[in-house]
Amino acid sequence: MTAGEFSAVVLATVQAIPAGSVMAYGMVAQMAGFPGRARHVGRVLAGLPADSSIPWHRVVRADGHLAFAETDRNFRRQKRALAAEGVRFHGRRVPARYFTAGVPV
DNA sequence: ATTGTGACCCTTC
DNA sequence: TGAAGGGCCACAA
Repeated sequence: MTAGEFSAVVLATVQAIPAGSVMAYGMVAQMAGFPGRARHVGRVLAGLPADSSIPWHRVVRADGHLAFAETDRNFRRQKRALAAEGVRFHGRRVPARYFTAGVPV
């Protein structure tokens, strides 16, 4: 398993997340076939170009919090993208009902 | 080889 | 809810 193959599977999984719902980093990892590697998913997304078409904003932490500090540019970006899809925040996190198990690849 | 650092997560308290 | 402690593992210094 090379790094390239890993990110390919991860990105494919993220791309499969339906609009209006979210998935946790760990869920993506498990779905991609790498249980316990949540951090690696984050690393892959961190490497995405700013203009990427990958819906990275649909990936949040397991507790519903966004992975960025509120002062971070990306925080606003992600929150706005989610709001545009109808995902309402409850305080600083997205409610559990928005999480999806996704579909196997 | 060792150490510090993350777009993380789970169990306990 | 939130903090603490332990796991996880690629990467850079």
